[in-house]
Amino acid sequence: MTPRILIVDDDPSIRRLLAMTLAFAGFLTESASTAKEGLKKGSDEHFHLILLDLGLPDMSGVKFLERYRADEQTPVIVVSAIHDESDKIAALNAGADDYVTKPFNTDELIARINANLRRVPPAQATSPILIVENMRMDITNRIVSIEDELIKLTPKEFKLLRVFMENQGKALTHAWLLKAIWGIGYQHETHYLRVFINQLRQKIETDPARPKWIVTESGIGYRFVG
Amino acid sequence: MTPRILIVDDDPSIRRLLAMTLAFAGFLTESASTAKEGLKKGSDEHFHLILLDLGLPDMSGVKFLERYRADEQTPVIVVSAIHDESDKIAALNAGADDYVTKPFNTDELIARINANLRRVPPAQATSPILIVENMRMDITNRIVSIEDELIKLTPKEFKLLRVFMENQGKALTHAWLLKAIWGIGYQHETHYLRVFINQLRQKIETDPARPKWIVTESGIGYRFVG
DNA sequence: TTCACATCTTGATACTTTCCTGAGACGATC
DNA sequence: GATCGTCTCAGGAAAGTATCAAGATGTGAA
Repeated sequence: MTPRILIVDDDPSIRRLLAMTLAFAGFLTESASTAKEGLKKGSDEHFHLILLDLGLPDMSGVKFLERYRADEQTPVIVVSAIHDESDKIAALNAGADDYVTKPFNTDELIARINANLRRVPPAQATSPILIVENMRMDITNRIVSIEDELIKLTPKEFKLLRVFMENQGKALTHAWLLKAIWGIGYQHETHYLRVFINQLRQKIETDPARPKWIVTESGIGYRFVG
Repeated sequence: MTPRILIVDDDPSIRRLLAMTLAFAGFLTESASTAKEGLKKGSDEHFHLILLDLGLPDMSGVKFLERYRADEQTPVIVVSAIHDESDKIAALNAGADDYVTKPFNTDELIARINANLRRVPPAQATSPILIVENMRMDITNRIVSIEDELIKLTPKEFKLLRVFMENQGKALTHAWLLKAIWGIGYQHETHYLRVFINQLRQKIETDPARPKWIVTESGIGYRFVG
């Protein structure tokens, strides 16, 4: 399985250089130009490793690592210019796994990436198509249909429905669902959930007021029944 | 349907190794020992994928790709020795879809071949004419028409529309589309895409402000619906 | 070569969708 | 009919998208 790497760097030319170098070395890459975007991508999708440039415009490397390390353990390699030494040390202390200084030697970078990848066991693969009665969800192509009719969902709605379909029959608590969709730190914002459950029901239930699929487990959470 | 793969490599022992490996993995193979022969076979017969060795005696990889990409869309995986870095980057920019460095791991090679085959739907890959409702695209002659009316498209617009028609119904991410049109290293330049989507819509949609064919999937990318 | 033309890139700005949040309605249970 | 948990609507902030137009780049003809 080919490792996926997330590049977080604000300089477009360096992003391209890194993307190409890593592509040559046999990795799949995604990139983000700001720390914020990097955090979002990092929590939305699975990556095997993150290349983080120090000196992003919107957030310090340390802050990024602190936020990121709150719920993920993907290895992070810091890339930094030779001057910001103290920043680099702080980043390592904040949980970076390794660092490379700019301008970097590509072979060395690749060697370090491989070394860090070896530390982490391979992730599990999820099945690409989920079917529950006449509802069908093709995850990779993002196609959700009921009776062959395409249902248009926003990213959050899609994520929510996916979690439901992957756990059909089980009662899922508010806290569990919130963590699955929004990540750690939102366990008590039950209201988000209500609103999105409502929206999902509007889109998939024949009679949203009397839901057939997403049933409420009062005091607990919700259950998706097939 | 068994995928057909064309191997272009001047080293006979590597040709044989590749042919055996691929045959064992269930592919049909043909081989060519020069770029010229490769181009000829590639245009005479249909292949689902091409394995191209960099450093052929009679033509650079870049030249091959430029000539080949002038009228074919078949995925090309570059195989190269670890040196000549700049040549490799040039090859990717010229439109290679992926690459593997020698010496390669055969399992990885097969995985990459399968991944790239997946990008182009087999049923339509064989047909030089794509039809979706009243829209018709003749790939070899680069002609697109709607209701028998000719639509004039620039090269990039054509490529974009083609990718859409070959993947109708699926939601295609920005990154995926950028890779398909611009190649590796442009995954983040979402703005290009917006401009070209807009231009395409102006040309093919009856009401470009309320697109019927190219629908946007906010936060994800675009979907071409037939 | 130089020019004219078409295409591609980039920037600025207007616009739309999605998401968050507050307020009130509803409906069970006691 | 009071209380608790849940549903629903709607306004506004933030994120994401569309569109226009000017600058760059490339290509073929004179």
